[in-house]
Amino acid sequence: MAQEDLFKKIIAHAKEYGFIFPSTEIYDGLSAVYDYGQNGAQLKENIKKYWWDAMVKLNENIVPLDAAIFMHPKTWEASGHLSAFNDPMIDNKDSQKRYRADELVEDYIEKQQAKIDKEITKAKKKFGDDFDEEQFVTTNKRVVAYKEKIENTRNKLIKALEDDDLEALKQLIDECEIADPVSGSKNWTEVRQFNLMFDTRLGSVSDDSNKVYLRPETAQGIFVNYLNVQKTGRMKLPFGIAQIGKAFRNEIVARQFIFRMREFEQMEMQYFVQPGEEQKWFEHWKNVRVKWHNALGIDENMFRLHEHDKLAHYANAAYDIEFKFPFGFKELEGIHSRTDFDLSQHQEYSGKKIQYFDSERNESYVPYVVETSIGLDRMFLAVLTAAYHEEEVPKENGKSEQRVVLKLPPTLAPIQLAVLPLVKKDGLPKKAREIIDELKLDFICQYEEKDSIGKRYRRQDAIGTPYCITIDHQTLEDDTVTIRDRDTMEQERVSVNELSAILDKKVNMKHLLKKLV
RNA sequence: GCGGGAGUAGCUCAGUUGGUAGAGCAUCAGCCUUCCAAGCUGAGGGUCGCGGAUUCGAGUUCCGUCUCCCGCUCCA
Repeated sequence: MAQEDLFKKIIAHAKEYGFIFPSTEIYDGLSAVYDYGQNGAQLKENIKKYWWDAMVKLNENIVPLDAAIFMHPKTWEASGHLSAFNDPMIDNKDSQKRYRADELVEDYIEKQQAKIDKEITKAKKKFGDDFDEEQFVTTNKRVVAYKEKIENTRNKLIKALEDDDLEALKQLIDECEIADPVSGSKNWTEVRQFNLMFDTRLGSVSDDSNKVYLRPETAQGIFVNYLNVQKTGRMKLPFGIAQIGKAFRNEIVARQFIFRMREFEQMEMQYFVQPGEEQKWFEHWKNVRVKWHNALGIDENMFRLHEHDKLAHYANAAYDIEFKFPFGFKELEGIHSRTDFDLSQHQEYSGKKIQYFDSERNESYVPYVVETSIGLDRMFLAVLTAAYHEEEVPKENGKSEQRVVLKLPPTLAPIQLAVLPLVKKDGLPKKAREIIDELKLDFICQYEEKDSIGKRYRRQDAIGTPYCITIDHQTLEDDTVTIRDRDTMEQERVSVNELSAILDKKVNMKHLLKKLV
């Protein structure tokens, strides 16, 4: 199947079976915003639980946090999000460097000023004591031309910035023939505003002074709480803080279904370590995270590690775990060595000492941070992509037909167990109800009696239910039922008494977590 | 943001030179059969993405707009 078709089919399947709906569909939808439906919400919840338990349950030194989405605006000054994204930016197509457009113009103005100074110095030498600077700068043709140019440029710059006129800025750069300071190239892109943070106002008064942002990443919530958690939890390095939550980025182009959304959910763990040990822990977490993915049983060829050559301002090493989505290998999770950048920045901007007293070393320092950050929605898409199968099922008459089956990891499936009376008479529904009432305490169950048994199996296949329990006439005689396996479609007859124990082995998250320790 | 394609029932799609909207599957009720989607009877469900224009009359023609998909661009 062509990858493009596969992607379309997955999207259609996700909608048809209640995994993902376009947001506000009755009003025509909202670009790049999606809702998780009855099955999607549960699948997402199960992925979260797997991550949460793997972090918080399995690691005594990793503790949870749930920080608010609104944060003091200073946070974003400190993190670098405000300065980097509120300014008009321009890229040089040849050098691939990005600059602040207004700074390029400022640099140009400074250069013109330098030329004037040079003329003055020259004239001073020439005329000695007779030199009248005031007269010189108003009469010398070259200097007057420079001055005019500076004034002209400065006025245009101020006006462009005031009007938020990005085109005028670009025009100004062209007019002044500004070249890339590195490559000398004048091959520029358009000037663009990289304002990726959503803002809103706190309180009912509309006034710029109470402007707040929706967090563009959850990580800062962890950093600003580092001291609180470390002190109240009496945490010793190394330790980690784990958090799952929504983040918001006003992407210029949000596309590819739930891969890039403007509202998305992150699962992040920031691991605080002694300076100098970050490389060791970076390697450690890289391995641990790969293991987490592999434990799900998804084909290992669907994953690959990608090392960043270009590093973000805060990092000194970075790996992506990429997944083979229908549209190619793309980032699923990032493992970054963030150094002490974030905590140091918050220390500086808040004026509060954010340090750790190391009694072994007998010194105070700002801890280093190793981050693992995974997109929950991306993981959801990855799980769905890996699970989607179209299979030919042979029929008795020698022909075959197609079935669509989601081979989800049993632990993550939105419905873990379907309980189906073979027919809806002869007391089978009653017996089935008795059984499901017991099982639903431990498993996510669904009861179905409508339509033929084969049809019900297919429906359960389509939403990825790993096991179907069928109650037939024999059940009434000897208290046994059949368990049908989603992937092999084979059935096994077992006693009702053993059901809970058998299923527990198959779907309890405990057994998945065991693979990680 | 630019270019291309699409939008009619929950899904897949018909709908003729413009004349009051259809099928199959799905859903619901009832009957029948019962271990891998296919029996019978009946019912519900659509302001044809939205808005405007032309027309006696628009799913159909024209303009605008929104949304989705693909490619380019972007992605600290």
